[in-house]
Amino acid sequence: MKRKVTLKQIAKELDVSISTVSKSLRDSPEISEDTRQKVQAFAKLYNYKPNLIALSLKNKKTKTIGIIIPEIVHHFFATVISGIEHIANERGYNVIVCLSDESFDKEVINMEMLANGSIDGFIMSLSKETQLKKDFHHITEVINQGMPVVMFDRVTNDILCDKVIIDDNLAAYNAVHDLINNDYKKIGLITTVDYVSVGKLRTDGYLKALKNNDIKIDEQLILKIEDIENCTEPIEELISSQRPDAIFAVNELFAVTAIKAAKKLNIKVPDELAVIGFTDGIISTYSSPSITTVSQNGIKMGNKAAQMLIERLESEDEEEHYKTEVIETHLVLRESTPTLK
Amino acid sequence: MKRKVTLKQIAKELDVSISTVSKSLRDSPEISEDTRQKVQAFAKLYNYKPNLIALSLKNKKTKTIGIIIPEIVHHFFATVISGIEHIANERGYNVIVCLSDESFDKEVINMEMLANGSIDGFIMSLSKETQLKKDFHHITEVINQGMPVVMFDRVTNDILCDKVIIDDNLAAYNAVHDLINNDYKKIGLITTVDYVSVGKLRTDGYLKALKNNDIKIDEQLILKIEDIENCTEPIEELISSQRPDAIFAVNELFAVTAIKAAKKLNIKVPDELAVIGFTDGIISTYSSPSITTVSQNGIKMGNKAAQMLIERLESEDEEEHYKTEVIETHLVLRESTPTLK
DNA sequence: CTGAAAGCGCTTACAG
DNA sequence: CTGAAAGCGCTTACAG
Repeated sequence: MKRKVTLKQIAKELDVSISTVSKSLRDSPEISEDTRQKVQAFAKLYNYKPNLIALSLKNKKTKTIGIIIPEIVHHFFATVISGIEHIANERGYNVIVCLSDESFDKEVINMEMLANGSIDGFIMSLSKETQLKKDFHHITEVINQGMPVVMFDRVTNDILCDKVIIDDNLAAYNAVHDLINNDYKKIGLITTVDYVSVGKLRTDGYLKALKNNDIKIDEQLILKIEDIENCTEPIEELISSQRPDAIFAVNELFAVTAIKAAKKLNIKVPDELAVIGFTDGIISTYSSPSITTVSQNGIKMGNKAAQMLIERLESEDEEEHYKTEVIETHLVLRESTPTLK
Repeated sequence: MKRKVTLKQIAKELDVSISTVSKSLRDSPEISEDTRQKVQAFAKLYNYKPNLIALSLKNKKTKTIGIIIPEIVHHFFATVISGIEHIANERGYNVIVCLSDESFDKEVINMEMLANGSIDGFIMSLSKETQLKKDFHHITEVINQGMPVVMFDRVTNDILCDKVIIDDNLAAYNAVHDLINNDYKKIGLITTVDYVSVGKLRTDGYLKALKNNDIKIDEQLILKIEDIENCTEPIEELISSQRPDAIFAVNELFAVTAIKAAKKLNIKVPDELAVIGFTDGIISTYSSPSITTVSQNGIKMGNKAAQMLIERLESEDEEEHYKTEVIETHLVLRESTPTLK
C-alpha cells in the first residue's frame, strides 16, 4: 500500500523547500529550469496529484455543486441530474446529490450540511412538504451567506434567485386546447393537490383552456390526488362514473394508471378515451398504447441550471440580476391520441 | 449578506483564544463552565457551524462516499443510488455521484479526481467499455492507496474488493427453468453482448437451464444485442422468423420491446408468446400486459453496498477479508406469463 | 483554566 | 533562484 504522496514528501526527498516544489509543479517562472524539471519528473514518477480538500480550503471554493431533489427514483429528476452532471463535468465541477424524500426537515438538514463549506452553490427542487409549509428560511439563509442557488421545476416566488422552469400553465393550456379543437367534449383532469406548485399551474392551464373555449367546468371531472401510491382506485372511479372522452393527466403515472383503469373497465384507449400525460419519460414511451405527453426536457433543464450556476460562480461582479429561464415544451404525439396532430 | 462566522471571529469578538473557543464548543471539561457558556451562546447567536472542509483536511476523512455508475437515467441505477443515499445519510455521510457514460476514460478521470482527497471510499459499477477493455488499473491504484472500494452489479473477478451482486446465473436459470416446466418449448433469449458481465451470466443461466432439461440449444433463438438504442429491428426479426413461444430477456427494455414487436406482428402476448424480463422496474410494472421479471432489488443492493463501505471505513483493524454479498432475487409474476406460479 | 504552537496539504507575497 | 512565513479553518497535545 503506497499512500498518496504530498508536496512535503517530495520536498524532503529532493531536499528542497515545499514552496519550491509547489512552484515548480505550477510552472512558475520564478524557478530554474533545472529544478523545475527535476521536481516535475519526480512528481510524475510518484504520480503526485494535489489534494483537492487542501485546495478547497485554500481557495475557498470546492468546485462542487450541491443538488437537492425530492427523489431520485423518478425519471424526470434522474434526467435533470444527468443534465447537470454533464455540464458540471465539462467545466471541472463535481456533483453532490442529496435527497429530501419530500421531507422539509431532510431538505433543511441536507442544505445546512452542504452549506458548511462542502459546495460552491446549490441546484434544487423543493420538497412537497416545503411547498406545503411555505417555509423557505433555509434557502434565504444560504443565499444571504453569498452562496448562489438555482431552483428548477418546483420553484417559489417567495425566493429571489435564478430559476429554470417550463411554462406549466401554458403547456397544459395548449394540450387541453388541442383536445378541445379535436372535438373532445368531456375532458377529465387528473392532477395533484394544489400546494404542489407545478400541479397547480397545470390545473390552472386546464381550467383556462376550458374557459376560453366556453366549456363549463365540471368539478366531477377533476380529480386531485393526494397520495400517489394509491391513485388507482380514485382514477378508476373517475373514469367509470364520469365516462370522460379524454383525460389530461399532470404526470406520466396518472396517465398510465388511467389507461390501465380504462382497460379494466373495458373502455378502449384511444377510441373511447384519449389520454395526454405530462413529463415525457420511459413510461409514456413503453406503455401500450404509448402515451402522448407534454415533453419536459430534464436534460435541457439540468444543462441550463448548471450553466446558470457556474456562470454566477465564476463571474466577477456580484450582479443581483436574477433570471428565470423557461425551457420550451411541446406535445409528443403518440398512440393515445391518434386524432391529434 | 452575512458570511459564515469562523472560530477566529468568535475568538476576536469574545477576546479569548481560538483554542478556547474550539474547546468550548466541543464541551471540553478543560474549559470553565463560565467561558463555555459564553462562547456557546455567542456561537448559537451567530449560527456558527464548523467548516467541513477544514475538518476534512484535519481529520483526513471527508465523510463522503463517491459513486461511479455508467448512467443515472436508468431506473436500476437510480434505485441503487437511492439505497446508498439513505444509509449514507443515516450515518452522516454525503454522496458524490459521477457518471462514466459507459466510457472507460470518463470512469478513470472521475475516479482519479475523487481519489484526490474528496471522498473516503468508492461504490461503483463498471462501464461497458471498462468491461470490454478489462483494464482495471485505476481501481487497483485506488485500492492500493488504501481507499476502500465496493463494487456492485457489474463487477469483475480481476479486482479483490467487497462486492454486492445478485446471482445472475441462477436467477436466469430459475426463470427459464420455470418456463420449461410450464411447457414452453421454444424459448428465445434476448441478451447483451458477452463482455457485459451480467449479460453473460444470464445467458449462461439460460443455456444451463436448457441443457439440464435436455433441450437442444438453437442459436437461431439467441439474439445478442450490441446497441441498445437500435434493438427494435433485430427483436422483431427474431420473433417473426423464429416464432418462439416464450422469450427470456436480460433486461426490461428488451422485454418490453419484444412485447411491442409481437403486437406489431399480431402475435398475442401472453397467449402466443410469454415474456420474462430482468430487473424489476417501472417499465415492467406499467407495460400492457405487465411483465413478469426477475426482481433485482436496487434499493437493497445500495443499502448493502453502503453498509459494507461504511463498516470498512469505520472499522479499526484493516482486515483484508473481502466479502461478496449476494442479494436474493425472485420472480415477480405478472400478466406476461399467466401460467407460471 | 487559558492560550501558543504545530499540523492537516496547499499557495503565494515577500525576503534574501 | 530559493525558502521561510503566513494563511485557509479547524483540533489537540502541551506549557504555563
